[in-house]
Amino acid sequence: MSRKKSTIRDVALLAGVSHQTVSRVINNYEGVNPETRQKVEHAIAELQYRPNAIAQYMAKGNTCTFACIAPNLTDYAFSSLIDGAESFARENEYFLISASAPDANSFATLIEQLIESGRTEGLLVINPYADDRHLYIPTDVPTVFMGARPRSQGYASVALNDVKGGYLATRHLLSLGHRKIGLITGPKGEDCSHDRLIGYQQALSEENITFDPALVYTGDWSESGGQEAIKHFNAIGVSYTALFAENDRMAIGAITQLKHQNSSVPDDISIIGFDDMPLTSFYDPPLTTIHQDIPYIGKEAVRLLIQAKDTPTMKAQHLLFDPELIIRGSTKHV
Amino acid sequence: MSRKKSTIRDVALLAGVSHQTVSRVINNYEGVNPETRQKVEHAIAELQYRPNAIAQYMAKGNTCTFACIAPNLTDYAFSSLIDGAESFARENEYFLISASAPDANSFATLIEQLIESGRTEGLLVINPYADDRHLYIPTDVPTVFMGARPRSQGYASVALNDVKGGYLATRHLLSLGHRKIGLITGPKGEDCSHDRLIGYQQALSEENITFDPALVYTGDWSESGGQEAIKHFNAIGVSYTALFAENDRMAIGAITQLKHQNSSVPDDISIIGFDDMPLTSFYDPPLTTIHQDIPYIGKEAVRLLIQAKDTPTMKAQHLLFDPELIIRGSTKHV
DNA sequence: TATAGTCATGTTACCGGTCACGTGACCGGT
DNA sequence: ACCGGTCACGTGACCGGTAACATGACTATA
Repeated sequence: MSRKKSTIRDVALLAGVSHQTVSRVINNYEGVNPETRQKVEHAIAELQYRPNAIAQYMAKGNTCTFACIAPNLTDYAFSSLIDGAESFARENEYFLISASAPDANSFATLIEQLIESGRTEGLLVINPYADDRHLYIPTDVPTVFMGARPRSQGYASVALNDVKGGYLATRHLLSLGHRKIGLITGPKGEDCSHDRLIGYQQALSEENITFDPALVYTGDWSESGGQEAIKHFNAIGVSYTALFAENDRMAIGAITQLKHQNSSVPDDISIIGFDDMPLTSFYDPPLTTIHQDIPYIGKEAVRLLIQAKDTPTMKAQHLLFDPELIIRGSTKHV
Repeated sequence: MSRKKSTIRDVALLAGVSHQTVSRVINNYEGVNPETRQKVEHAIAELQYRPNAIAQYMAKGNTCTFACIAPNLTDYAFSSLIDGAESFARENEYFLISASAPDANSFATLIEQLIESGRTEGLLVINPYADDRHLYIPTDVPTVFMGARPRSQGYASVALNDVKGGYLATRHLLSLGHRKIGLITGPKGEDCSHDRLIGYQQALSEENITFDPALVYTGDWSESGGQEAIKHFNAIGVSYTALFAENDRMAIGAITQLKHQNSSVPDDISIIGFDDMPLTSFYDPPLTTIHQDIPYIGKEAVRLLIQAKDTPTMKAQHLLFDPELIIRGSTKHV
């Protein structure tokens, strides 16, 4: 049953040439007599020979494998990033091992197993600053950060232009005549969380509206975070006509909570989210949000990674991608 | 900068022993003099030596890598499956390369690159019967099918008990007094699509309700499929008080369409979905649905795969997992 | 005291490829 | 007839580990 895998030397024997000639044939080197090539190809077909990738890596010193480490694999944004990265990596003859590391400890273990062991050639790190995991990355490994603002460190990075996203969202609400705009942010310390806030502030100041910290609630990206935000605003008694939630899940949570207390979205309160998650366009009301082409960002990350690997001397690049406003039904003129 | 990776022989030289002794130390073999072990460990620390995984594979003939092929990586069910599989694989010293193959052709290419090249030890295939991709799987490779009903072929499989899921969903609607229950299925030919229909029929026949084909619409898992279903039912003029959509996305689509035509869910029509996707619990109304522990299914798949690899003589196992009814707000007594 | 058995370690081949170099046949130029 | 160059191919080492076997010292037994 299990046809024992034949090797390059089996083929050589059958074709009556040396193993080196077989190697030349499978690598399409020049300088092989067409007749000889034929013989070898026949032998390959007969034995159903396939070059062993592991042995090739061994000899060439290139594993043709990258690793992508994310906090988890299920989050929509993460899996989209990975999907884009994986396809593009494969187009370029690389495989992608994706692994999840919820905390810095497991991240360190992964680095050990994936990098120090020579198993992979480079690293894609999603949310490197979520904790201090970035400190565990060896300096001599080609690495690209995903979803992180460029820092002083020499790693290349790709990210959405979150400042612009926050600006776009807030600008949209302002253009609808809203002046008191609440903000529900992600956790403190995360880049995108902070940058979207900056964009929010920029848009406000353009309209000469002073930034009111009481209108800002720090959420945790979850639906219940959005619900808590509304309760918090109620409790401290601030008023607002519109709300910018830094992601869709919190936006949905907020809308849910507002409905509970018989406020109507968008008639009483306008809400805009961020991410353009699946299903949100079918929400009631359909969620106005900021869209990002996540798979494309994943693809570009791999492009940078290949670059970093092939020309290590090159200066680390930082790519920012422009988000897009998607107007649906959850925002309305005041 | 780039400390050139030291090898087992560098360590041997520094410790003043043979490379074989170093090998014994790093593999924790018995019969090494404690003093010698110390010396070697010192040398390892000094040189920051890490065994090269590729070379180990080469020598041992085990790549410690599995591959998981899914139609795509972003679908919530797929990424959850992969997440569960990846964690458990890693607990067992395996890495998981996950790749997407939208069609049978790209699947064949992947098999070539992942399996025939000796890069991976086994295969996890999500939705193997979505097209004829399963035909491209070499017979001598340890393989586990995910989300597929056991067929005659010798591959192990894990899947949700979809018959039971369909039964549970329909039974719930029946218990609320509904008698005319529409069904929105997935594409014909997919196992889970078919099995949920069977469960639906079983529940109906238990109540002596004759199955009415006019109440069945074949969707495509998408939200718009759910919308189309409602339009179709309108067009042919069938009446129903409840609807079972074979996944949440179609359920959401159906609810959206019903709202458009001023029908209320659940007051006029009850709707139940399937999958328990994120956000559906925050829908208006919160979606009643069938829950499955997808990461656990992924985990069990890897367990079977390791088994299949280690004891190839063993008969292929088929695991079915029980779904769970989650009652929320989209279903109501008639 | 010769002999067998254990322990700790070294030697060599091997996994399946690639690379650098060597070699012989054949060619044309002088 | 001699020399140098090219072409097509073979030889042997090597990548960094592991496995099988060999070796030498030391201990227990007859």
